[in-house]
Amino acid sequence: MSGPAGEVPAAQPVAGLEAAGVPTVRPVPPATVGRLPGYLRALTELSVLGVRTTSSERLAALAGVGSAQLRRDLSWLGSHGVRGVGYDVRRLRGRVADALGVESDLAVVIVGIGRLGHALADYLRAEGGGFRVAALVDTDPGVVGSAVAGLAVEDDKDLEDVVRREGAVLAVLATPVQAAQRVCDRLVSAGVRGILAFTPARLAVPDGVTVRAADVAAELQILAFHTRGTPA
Amino acid sequence: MSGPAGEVPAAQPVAGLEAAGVPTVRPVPPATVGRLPGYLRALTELSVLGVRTTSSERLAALAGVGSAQLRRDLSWLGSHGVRGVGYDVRRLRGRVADALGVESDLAVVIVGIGRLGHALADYLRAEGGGFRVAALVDTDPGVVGSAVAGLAVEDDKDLEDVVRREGAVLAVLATPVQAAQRVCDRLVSAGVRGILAFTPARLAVPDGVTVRAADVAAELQILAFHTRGTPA
DNA sequence: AGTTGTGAATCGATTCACAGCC
DNA sequence: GGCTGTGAATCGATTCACAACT
Repeated sequence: MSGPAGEVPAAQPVAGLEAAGVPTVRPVPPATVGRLPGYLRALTELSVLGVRTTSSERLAALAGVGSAQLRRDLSWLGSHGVRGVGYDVRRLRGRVADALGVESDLAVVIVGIGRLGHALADYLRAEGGGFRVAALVDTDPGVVGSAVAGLAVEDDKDLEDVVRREGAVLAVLATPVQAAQRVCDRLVSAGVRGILAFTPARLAVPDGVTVRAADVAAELQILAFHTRGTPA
Repeated sequence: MSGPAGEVPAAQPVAGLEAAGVPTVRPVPPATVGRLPGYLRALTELSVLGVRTTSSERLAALAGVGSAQLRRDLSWLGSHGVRGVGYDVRRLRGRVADALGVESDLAVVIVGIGRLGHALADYLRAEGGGFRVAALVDTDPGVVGSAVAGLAVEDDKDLEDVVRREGAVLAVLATPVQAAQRVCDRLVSAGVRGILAFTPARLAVPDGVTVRAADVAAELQILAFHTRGTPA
């Protein structure tokens, strides 16, 4: 048994003006969105390898899903494979990146530059994945001003300015739990629309803002569930 | 819009000897398992607050789900609420922890003590969550032997011995990508049954072993999807 | 009166299997 | 001959709404 993690909270219902003859894009189902990053990675690998064309069978194997599911998922993007041939790797990669909204590197602000924030900054600078680490923010006067991952850490009191300056819509929250909700509120008020929180607490956000919790303890608990039953 | 992350790969089908009069436990659905950690946290909060009894309504609000869903989820655990009254917080907390398999603190080994591994070690030591950080392992001679989170970092070459010594069935993998699959294989051969991987690559594991990927780039990509459409 | 546990209904996601196209 | 895109079938998960119980 195995399997990657990832789930998406809610669908984005699209105004139903289909009747008016406007060809509305059908909303991509949450479960599909959760798999798109896997497809993107697989396609990037193939692309690097110099592969020009791939079948749904091969791509699905790389991404760890069934080929029928892959084809169904791609059909939501209005994809253009060629029957009898397969998909053009480069074109499809572009299509998936576009659907996710990571064509042009999006600005991400990381708040809380402890060991975890530092590690995440390094990782995102190196791996990329379609993002630009635009700024790092912390409260600690001993950290503010120091260089981390090639950026000068900025002062928490300027958080809103930093977010606006960089036009960041995404943020990574790596502060202690106590500060999380306050920082979250300020991020949202400054225009952030998506927050990846490494905090165990549930964060309250207004509609239109998405929070994803990266909760290590919860992940381990789920793993613990699966290791039950076969005690060795 | 908001929502925590978390999904569970596959169900554990139970041998169907119901006909023989044996009261088999019905398998808990994956979606339910994914929500149990949230319930556990909410129940722990209530318990700390000194609350003895709670309704499904209140508990569901704390966990961020609907009350009907909460009741349905708990019904898989054969839970014993009292009609007209609610659930006994302490008892229910025990029941959920038990279902997850985290009643007695499980041993966890962390491999790769870079900044990320160090941060995770600190976090798991502090937050607990039903686990005992049993050992830290790294290859770097400059790190091996140093004290991190109150433990001496051990040498990677002793990985298998360490896992067996501690009887660890869970591991956290925080090594560079290149080493991930090799370390994974060794963990599995030493008896580890669940791996939380902070590596973007898909890991191949035999049946009976569960991998959950904590992929920061993928999470951000999913967030990016939700921020599309409303360019603010 | 208040709340649970659960059938029945609904909704969404996955899989099958094949017509349609290259 | 091979492979995609998708209707139809299946499977699972969520929600409704109420009977059963304290």
